[in-house]
Amino acid sequence: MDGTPGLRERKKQRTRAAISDAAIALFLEHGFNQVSVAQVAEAAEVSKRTLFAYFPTKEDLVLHRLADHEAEAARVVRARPPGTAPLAELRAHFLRGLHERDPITGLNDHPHVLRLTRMIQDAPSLAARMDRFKAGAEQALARALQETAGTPELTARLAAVQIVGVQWVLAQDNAARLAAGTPADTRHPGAVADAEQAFALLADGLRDLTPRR
Amino acid sequence: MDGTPGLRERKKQRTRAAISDAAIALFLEHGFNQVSVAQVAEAAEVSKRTLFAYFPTKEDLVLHRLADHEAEAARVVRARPPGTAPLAELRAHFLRGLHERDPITGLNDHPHVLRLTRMIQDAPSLAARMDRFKAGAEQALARALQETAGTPELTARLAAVQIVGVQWVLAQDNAARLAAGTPADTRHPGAVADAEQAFALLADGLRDLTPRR
DNA sequence: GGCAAATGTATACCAGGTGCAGAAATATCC
DNA sequence: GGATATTTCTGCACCTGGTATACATTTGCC
Repeated sequence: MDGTPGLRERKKQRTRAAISDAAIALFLEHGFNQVSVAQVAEAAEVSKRTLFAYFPTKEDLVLHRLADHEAEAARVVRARPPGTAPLAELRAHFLRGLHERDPITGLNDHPHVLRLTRMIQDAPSLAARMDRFKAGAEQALARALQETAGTPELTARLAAVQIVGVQWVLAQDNAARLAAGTPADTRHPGAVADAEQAFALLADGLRDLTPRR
Repeated sequence: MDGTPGLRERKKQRTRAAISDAAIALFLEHGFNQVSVAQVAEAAEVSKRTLFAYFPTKEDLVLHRLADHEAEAARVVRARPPGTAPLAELRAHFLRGLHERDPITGLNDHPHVLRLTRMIQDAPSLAARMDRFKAGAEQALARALQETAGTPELTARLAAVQIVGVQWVLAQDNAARLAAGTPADTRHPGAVADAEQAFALLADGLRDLTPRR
């Protein structure tokens, strides 16, 4: 009801940010597995117990921002203008993400993002959590397709797993190329072309997957 | 060089089986999270240290058999007769799996399998490991497509993620129905119909995903 | 200022997993 | 068959992520 969030709430946000910042700084410097949560708590000047009150697991210290985007594809589908096709809308959204260098497309080459991406790939527990995040995105998208496009449940789930999987592969491919040194601006045209090919593949099918034509 | 595996090797296999059997029995009885690895080690009459020499993690006590099937789709693609389409071969293999009630298709209603499936779904760490297993299957299939069908790398990865994802959804759906009490024999025709629809969707594409036709 | 609720802390604890040094079993060589 | 080298197993101490409990502190509010 009031515009001011209140002192208590502001302090919580600051503590949360302090913990997360301290964690990411330490992880980037020494590696995710080399830093214990106790060290993070100490650096953030907070008890271990309090740290776990803000973040349920060590992995969440890094990935809590990502988790906010879990339902992004579902949101795009729900927010589309009536009459438009979900797949076309998702395609447009992904291309927009590429243009804006949205980290989720893998096309952001800020050093910070680059190092974070590498860290996630190198730590198995972080990669595993990313997989769970992906599974959540699939489920959310499936429900959105079901509820807004009247797609039958099985079809919706099949479509969702294909769409999310394809976006994932595109993002991973972009991230790998940037990690290898290609600047985002250089990669952008190729990323767009790949995305368009991928979405065309989604729409038109794998056919019989025979390369010679 | 010799056909006999040697006493040492035989004993290792027996120990390994004893540990895994004890673990699964205890887990099925009391739940995965309710049983500690120390208890498993004690039941198998082995030290905790030895247990971890055979299985790298607690989850592997349950899932090591599944992990053997990680490269199954890739194997099918590699073993296909020359000239045949990978997707058609995978479709045939999946339908064969349904007919044979292969647990990997979700269509096996042996009580043991049913309880194991439920246990995996209920324990987050087991579900997470299944996701990693799925990711491994995608990677293996992508390489098989690349190497045997000459598919370009990106296309191969896109196709692989779609194919494995679709098989996963089909299996999960079957497993859920069996868990709800439907006998496998009753479910079989529906499972076949769903699989055929799903593979048709893969081959023909999602189009624009509009339900009205 | 004072009180109730929320938040933070210290401590002890549990479980998964590893390193290490030595005991026991197995294979190998004579 | 016996001595020896190698592998495997074991017990132990230890680290880390995560939780329970019980108590202290801070904040919101009147």
